[in-house]
Amino acid sequence: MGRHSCCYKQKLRKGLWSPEEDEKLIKHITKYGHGCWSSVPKLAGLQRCGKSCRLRWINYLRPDLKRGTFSQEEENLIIELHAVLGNRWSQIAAQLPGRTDNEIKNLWNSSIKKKLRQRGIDPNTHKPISEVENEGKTSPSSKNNEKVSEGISDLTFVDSGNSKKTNPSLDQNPLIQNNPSNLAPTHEFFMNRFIASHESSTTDIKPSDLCEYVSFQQLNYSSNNIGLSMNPNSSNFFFNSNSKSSEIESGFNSCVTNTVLPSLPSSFLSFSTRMKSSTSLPPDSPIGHLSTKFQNWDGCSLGNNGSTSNVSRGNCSIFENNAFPWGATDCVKPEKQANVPSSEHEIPEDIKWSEYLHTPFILGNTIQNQSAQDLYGETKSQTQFATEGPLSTTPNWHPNQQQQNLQAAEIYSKHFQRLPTTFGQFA
DNA sequence: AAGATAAGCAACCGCGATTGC
DNA sequence: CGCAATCGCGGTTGCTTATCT
Repeated sequence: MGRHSCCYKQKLRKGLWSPEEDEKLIKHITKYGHGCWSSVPKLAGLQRCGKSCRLRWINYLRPDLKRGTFSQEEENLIIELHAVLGNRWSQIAAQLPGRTDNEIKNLWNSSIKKKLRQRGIDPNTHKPISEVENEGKTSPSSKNNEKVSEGISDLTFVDSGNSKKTNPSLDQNPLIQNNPSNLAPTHEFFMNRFIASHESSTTDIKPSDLCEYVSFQQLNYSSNNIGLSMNPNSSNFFFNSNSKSSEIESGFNSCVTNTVLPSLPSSFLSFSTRMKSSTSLPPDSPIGHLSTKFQNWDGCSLGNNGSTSNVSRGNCSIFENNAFPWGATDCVKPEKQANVPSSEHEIPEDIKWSEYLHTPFILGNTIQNQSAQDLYGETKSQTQFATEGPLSTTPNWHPNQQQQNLQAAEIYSKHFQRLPTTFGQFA
């Protein structure tokens, strides 16, 4: 099966790119754009397949690439995003400006994995290795410990390192489908509900319900991590639910009484917070006053005039990249969404709800009340997300907006400076 | 100094999803 | 609606460089 390689078929060049080839490709794309990739090599005069050109451009030649070694902050971010997203490298890369999925994937496989293991954390499950091993011993479906440690265990599926080919989709996660008994009823309840919400567009579960759930957990997660003086016993911080479903409420109540909540990686929590903070809630609402302080979080690009009014789904990379397909606006009451075009309320289908839910639920059995930072044992660096910094400080999804803008400017400047050398006689 | 091994990285491959005819 | 072309993603390979013995 599978298509024959276009390179074989057309006797095209393979392997490393020469500077001349790079030059041709850069020259062509800067002049005409890539358009249809399959036509690029022909038009650019390259003996390569379109796929190869695309890859070369995306991973190496694009002017907005940062390159260079990853900072500790970036590594931390990758770890946290991986805990939420698994091996969705492109989605992780979308949160790291100037980094490619390939680069991140390489870093993960060559460096981060190792570091996590050294710290006693299984990089696949983000659980302590000892627990993973125990599960391997006790779980009848785990064939051997090695398999568990590689995260391929039927029960510990989060990321196998080759999920696309060998693992069921997250929606078919056997932990969810086949082992509901392993989950607390509340977990099961929410998982089933959210899976249903994915499978049926007519469900009464909406993105805002997830926001509520996330927020709720946030309160129980680690109050000293949040830095908002949030009272874990107060329900004021998270969205006033206006719950569409009484089941949801009872579910939450169940969570409260059980106080056995799955932990969420802080990145997930920060998503939630940032979603909330980037909405247009009034300043007097529990969330609204935050929004005035979080308008410039770094996932959002400012307008040319530096105005914060553009901070909306349309300008947030995280939303552009569908990390949260429902966007910020879905997390607020309908009347608060008036200033957002209706089209922006639509939920793209490309991201599945359950994909965002599997991690908390899986982690829930093991990392309760322990923050990702605690677990990973890294110092609380500047990448601590909005949830963790004092309100008065600049939100720091990435270190800060100014720095990022500066960085982007430097990158572009650097690449523009490089162009003459790269292009040689090109003018 | 030389060979072995590890690490880092660029690129390829195959597959699923999407698009256009 | 079916098919083929194309795109984009994630896993893997293989080359180069660095480090170790």
